[in-house]
Amino acid sequence: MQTPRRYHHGDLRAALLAGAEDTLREKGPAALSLRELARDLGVSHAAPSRHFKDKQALLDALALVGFDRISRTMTTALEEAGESFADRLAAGARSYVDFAVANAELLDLMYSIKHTPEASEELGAASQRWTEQMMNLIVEGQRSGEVREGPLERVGIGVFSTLHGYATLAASDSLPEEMRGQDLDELVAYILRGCAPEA
Amino acid sequence: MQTPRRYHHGDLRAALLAGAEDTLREKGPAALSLRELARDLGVSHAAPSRHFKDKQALLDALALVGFDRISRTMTTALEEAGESFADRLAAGARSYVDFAVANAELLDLMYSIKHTPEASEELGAASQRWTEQMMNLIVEGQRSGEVREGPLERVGIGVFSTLHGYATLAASDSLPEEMRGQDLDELVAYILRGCAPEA
DNA sequence: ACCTGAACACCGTTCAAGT
DNA sequence: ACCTGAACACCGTTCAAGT
Repeated sequence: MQTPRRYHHGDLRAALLAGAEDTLREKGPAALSLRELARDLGVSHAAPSRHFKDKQALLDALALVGFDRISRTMTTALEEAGESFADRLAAGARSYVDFAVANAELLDLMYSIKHTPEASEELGAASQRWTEQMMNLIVEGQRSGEVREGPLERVGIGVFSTLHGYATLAASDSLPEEMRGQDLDELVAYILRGCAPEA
Repeated sequence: MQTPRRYHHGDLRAALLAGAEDTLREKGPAALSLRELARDLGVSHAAPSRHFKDKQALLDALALVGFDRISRTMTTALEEAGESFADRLAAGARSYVDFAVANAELLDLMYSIKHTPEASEELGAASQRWTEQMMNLIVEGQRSGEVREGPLERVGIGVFSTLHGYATLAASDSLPEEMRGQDLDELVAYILRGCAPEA
């Protein structure tokens, strides 16, 4: 199913990440085996340890890939969006939900509890960058007067929670039947009401 | 650390569930081993298979425990809450977030993608019961005129997403620093605005 | 630097057999 | 019914040794 052997000219690390993501997507996290990965890539089972000290280290690196990917996706989505907060929010919501559905297992990994205890500096930083990107949207809205004033805890957390919750539920197929595969307009409208200036 | 042996007089099933939840909480899902569980309980490593055909079956049963627990918690929280929608929403939010933080690994399990493919009839039913319990809150609010009219997709999904998102983020320690350990008043206020009747 | 081969201490699952 | 013991085909991790 893959080029017989020797196909990685020194890019075993990248090949491992790509292979791990594939099996994660296709067979779930429980099926991910370092030895099988090595076999498929035509290297010895001990080779991966040169690039990832641990199975967990591979998973952490994969989560990092996820954060980078959603950040990038979001950035280009926002570049193509209009100027109003409503437009930008809608674009952001769309891209997050799309990412979540297309990368359900990765999203699960990104927010599984494991890597909280300072698993990797890089991972924490990437997660924070992504969160701040969402918060920026709110700050923009506040500057243009479309979002109520106040510290970010006041409304930013609400918006982020709503988007993350919806994305998560959609990804894990946990939305009630009546609400599946619906477009996001109603959700965005609900969020906008939550954000609306005071009077 | 536990009664040496023979302590399960026919309640191996319950003992396995309890043990599994403990190690899940204390050492994470990756550390859960059927053989170790059996060892700790003083039975042979093949004994668990009489009660759970599979490791996955044990995990499914554990997720079911989680849905039952949050449902029950929520029910008593709502019984003790006031009559207004604002009060009931606040009570519901509080109990969900508390559950999430106290049972982070269980929550992860409940909403991991695995059991979507009709893993177990019971599990699907429990998950649905819990979702409907949340939706009932909204319907109540609509009846009392505190929540805008319309089908549940309109606002119920928003409320559920917000609560689930916040609970999830809190459980996985992914809330931005400024927003951690804060009380829920601001979040509830944001949700209430999203729910408010039209004029 | 990057990888191999062998070794170690584990796994989950199955299945005959015991009580 | 409920459990045991042995067996099978896997794991992750480590470490000397090779190129």
